[in-house]
Amino acid sequence: MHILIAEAKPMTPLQLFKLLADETRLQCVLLIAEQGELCVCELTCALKQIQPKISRHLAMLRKASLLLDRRQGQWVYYRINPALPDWALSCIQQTLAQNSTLLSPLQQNLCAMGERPQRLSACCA
Amino acid sequence: MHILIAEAKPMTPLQLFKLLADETRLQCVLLIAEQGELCVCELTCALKQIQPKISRHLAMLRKASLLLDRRQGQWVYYRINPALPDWALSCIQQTLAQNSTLLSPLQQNLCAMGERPQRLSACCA
DNA sequence: TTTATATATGCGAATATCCATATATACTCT
DNA sequence: AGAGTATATATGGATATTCGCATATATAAA
Repeated sequence: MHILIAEAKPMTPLQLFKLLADETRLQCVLLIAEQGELCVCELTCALKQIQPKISRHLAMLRKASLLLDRRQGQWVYYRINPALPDWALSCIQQTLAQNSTLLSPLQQNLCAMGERPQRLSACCA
Repeated sequence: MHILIAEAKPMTPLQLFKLLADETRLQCVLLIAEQGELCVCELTCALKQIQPKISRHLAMLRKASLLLDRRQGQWVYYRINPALPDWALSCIQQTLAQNSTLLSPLQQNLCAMGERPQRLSACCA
């Protein structure tokens, strides 16, 4: 889905920081950066937030080309766009590397990798 | 001024990104990071913004311990707090290093270093 | 002490952002 | 086709942020 027609203009620092300046979006970005790829319902479960809220924030991150998405069956998986400028990837990676404690409570609500059940809602409390 | 009584809690990623998510504050931070130290009226001049606006944003950055201030005569100089966590300094430095073109129009409105006149308003258009 | 320059802040208005709900779309399986 | 699950978006209201203006304070020079 979401076919890339032409290369978008590179992200500006102001754009990046505005995207990361919301707790829900920041948690999504850091958790995705750490896990490599996550679908909407996994994030919904991990962050304990309602699905439209997660989806709306992911849409913002996708439209800004910070995230890429990939549909697999009924699930849509999001990942960090590896084509982001170096400084932007660096900001995300450095923040992630030195703030791991912020993610641990979220990781506990994730299914173990490679153990995703058919119905992901079974993961969530 | 602004005596530090006790060590403040380290900045969270969300706090940093919220601070950098405003164009005026971002320009102030990047320009200060590049120049080392700047006073309010230099920033007012460089950014072509009214003084209360600059002062208010600098106060936010100072209260969050992102900037330190130092009064010298009638001027108050702001600098990056070197005690910021590594990931935060890294975000600022990486962004600065790879987005120098954003600063060039602002630098042109700065007095050359070491050439500050008595009346700084003489710098400004 | 008066005047000028530099900086900080109180306040209301304008603007931007975020949220919950409802609803639409897409896919899977039977 | 119909039911169940997953994802996306539209809408209107609540909240937060930012702004300009006026003004207060501080330092310096006359």
